[in-house]
Amino acid sequence: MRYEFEKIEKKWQSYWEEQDLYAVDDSGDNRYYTLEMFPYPSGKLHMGHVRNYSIGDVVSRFKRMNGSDVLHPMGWDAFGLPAENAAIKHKTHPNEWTWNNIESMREQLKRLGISYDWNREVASCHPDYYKWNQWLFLLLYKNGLAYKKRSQVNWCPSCTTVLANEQVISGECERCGSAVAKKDLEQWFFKITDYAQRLLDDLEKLEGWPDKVKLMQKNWIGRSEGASIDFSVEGLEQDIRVFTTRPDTVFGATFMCLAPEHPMCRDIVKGTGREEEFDAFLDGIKKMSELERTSNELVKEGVFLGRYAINPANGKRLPVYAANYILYEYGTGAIMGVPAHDQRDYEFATKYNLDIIEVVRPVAGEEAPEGQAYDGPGTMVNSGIYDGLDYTEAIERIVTDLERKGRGNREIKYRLRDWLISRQRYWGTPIPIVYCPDCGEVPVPEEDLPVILPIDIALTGMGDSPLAMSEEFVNTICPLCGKPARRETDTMDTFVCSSWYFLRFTDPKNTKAPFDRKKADAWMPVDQYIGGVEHAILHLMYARFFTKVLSDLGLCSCDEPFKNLLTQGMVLKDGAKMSKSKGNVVSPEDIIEKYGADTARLFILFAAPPERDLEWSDQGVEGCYRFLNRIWRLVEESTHVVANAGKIDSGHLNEEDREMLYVINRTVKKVTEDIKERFNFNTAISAVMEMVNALYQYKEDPGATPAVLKEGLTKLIVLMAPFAPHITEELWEMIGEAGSVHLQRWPSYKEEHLIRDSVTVVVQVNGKVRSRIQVHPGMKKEEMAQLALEDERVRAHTDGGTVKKVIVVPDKLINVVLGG
RNA sequence: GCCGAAGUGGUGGAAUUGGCAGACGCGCUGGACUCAAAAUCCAGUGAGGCUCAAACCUCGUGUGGGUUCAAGUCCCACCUUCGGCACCA
Repeated sequence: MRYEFEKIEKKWQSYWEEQDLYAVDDSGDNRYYTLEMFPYPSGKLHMGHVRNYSIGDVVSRFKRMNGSDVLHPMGWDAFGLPAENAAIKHKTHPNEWTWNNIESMREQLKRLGISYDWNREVASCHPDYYKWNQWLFLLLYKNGLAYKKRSQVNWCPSCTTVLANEQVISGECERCGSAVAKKDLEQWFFKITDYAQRLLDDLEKLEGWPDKVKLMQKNWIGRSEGASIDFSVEGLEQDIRVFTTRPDTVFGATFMCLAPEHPMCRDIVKGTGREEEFDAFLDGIKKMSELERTSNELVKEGVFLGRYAINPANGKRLPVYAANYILYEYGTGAIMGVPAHDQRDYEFATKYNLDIIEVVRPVAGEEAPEGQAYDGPGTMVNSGIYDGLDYTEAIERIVTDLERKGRGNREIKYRLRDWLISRQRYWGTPIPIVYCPDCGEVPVPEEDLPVILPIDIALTGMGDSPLAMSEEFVNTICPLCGKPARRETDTMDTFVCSSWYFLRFTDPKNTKAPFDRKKADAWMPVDQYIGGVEHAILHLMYARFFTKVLSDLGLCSCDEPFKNLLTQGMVLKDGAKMSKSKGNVVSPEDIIEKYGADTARLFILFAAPPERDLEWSDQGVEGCYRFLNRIWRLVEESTHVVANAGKIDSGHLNEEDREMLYVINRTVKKVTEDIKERFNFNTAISAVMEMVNALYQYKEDPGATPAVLKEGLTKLIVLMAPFAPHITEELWEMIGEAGSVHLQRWPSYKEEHLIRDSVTVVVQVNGKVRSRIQVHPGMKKEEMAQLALEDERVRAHTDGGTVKKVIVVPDKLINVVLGG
């Protein structure tokens, strides 16, 4: 009988669905929550999805077989820009396009045989879901964590529309090619910066996260300790406040710089006759991207604003500039220029002929190279009463003195910025705010939620936010006074949807609340979260922030959402990420069609460890298909032998039996450890391949015992079940076992079968392998050394030299070191 | 530019704690079966040297240095490729 994967996969998928095999309720006491990042429904599953879900499925099935009640849900991150683009391009509607995609992707997932509890499916574009997005927005709003402020967006003057960063291609609009400008808009923000310190501190709790992800998050938060210092400006009421991590260098300040966008620039330049020059400079700045602005290659440029500030430390007059290398978003958007001790300031000062005054003297030999600023430790000079102090001491004293004078204070700044959540887009969650001419900004009352996203909207990609054009949507009445009012027409960033979906999965059908606290507490935190490393910062940071807010407000107990995190690598073809434009896409559908889901899953797990990028290989897929066929034949050819096999009689085992049992037990151990401790599915599968090779040999051996063969085959099928769930069900039935293989207990191994009579020890002379000897395990070091020195091959290399020492690693290696 | 990774045969990768580099798979070569092919099975396969052959020897984990009895693994410098950079998700 041939391995007919089409029939087998269909058969067992129906069986699982009839039995509702992967449904889980909340009553178990051994709960385990596996979660893969829910996909954007782009239309078709790609290999990255297959990889993500295959990894999650192995973990889920493995945990289930080890006795856990596994929650393994799936849903759709269904709002976003591609739906609008598709709607414009194909004259369809985002709603229709998205739901069609969900429909077909769900079918594809089912054909992959992933063990989801489909009863818990959610889609973020459904009012049942986004209602709670709005509810949570209001919760944050009421708690002072959502606010509006002006912020810049990319603006295409020809399409008169806001552009996403992605739609800006080297400074031009992707649709019409016009130069993209910056435009100020009132935008909604979430106050993630309130949580900066906790997001930083709690990284330490996340023992199950990769260090690299924690490090990236830490750098993203970017905590720096320092001081704010106020500089007064001649002829102006208002002070310039700067932030510096090096207040010890305040005596070395020779100029000041503000970000050109800083509102004070205009006040300072006013009446100095330099307004035009400044305006021209600001225009130029607005055309630059942030990447260009922060580049070290950036030529430091600025304009003098015509006034002088006073250094509060020594009373010196400092010229005030607007400069391109100062970012309005970071710190206070203004700096004191200390060219001797900051490279960027040094370059600026050199260009504009400003003084360079050394105030921190390094120890001899540590000086900066010619033409560079010195930013290391040292002793204070040219700093009045602070001369001679170590710079750390100077930081303390200078800040204390500034505080006393009311000219500054200690401060901690973060690079992390508040989360801009409003989008001038259609396909997203409407922000539930109403603007009333009398009452102002009014939140939509809870009982009026959801604010439904209207479906009858035409998209053009031009002009204002599409919602602003719908009179029916915009015009409403004020919830407070009942007079005519207008709705907020911005929608929410889709990251809002993905910042709490893992909580919704614990209680997906709740109509009274986003989720029930008891249910959330039962399942959270997610035990194993799996997704692409490209989400290492934004999504994971936002999800952590949301969970902390919800925890603080008493909606759930956990304040970190993901206990363990696995970041998977990308799927490449010919060394590049699969993409339509490169024409190197391999469709999962085609592979399933040709070889079956089990082969597709097996290959993607076998080809590379999950954290690494994976190179797609059609021939590698063939290899995995061959391997499944090999297992199929092995079991099929053995059914008659196994049918009458009794129990293993441990008193009557021959050498072949003992060797076979050793391989079986070694494999069980290896596969268990590779899945549980390292997620190294590739080596787990290799180990099973070796076992299959051994079983083939054993089967042909005249000394083979049916009971041992049966032991090998049942272990083989059960070990393969998480990787290839369909074929293993069929084989399980074929060898006469009852019930689903996925309900079997994960096998254990017996130590007694792992004990060997002798082990091979490598003997090196001066670090080069010269011989091998057989020893009993656990032999004493001295005895091993003696054996090695007596070895003929070793003596051929030691003759004529004197043995300096012998290094012995028990049961493994001996290194004879010759002197001379 | 900044932050974070990765680099091992013809190829995907293995080597888990500093201890035999190349497990397992693919490809390739030779053979068996076959009228023939496919499928399957068996054997070989890092490079070079020596040899009828075996044995044996040398080199070898991006590059250059270093630490160590011993380095793919640790340290320093560099090169290349990839991911993220806040409105793609």
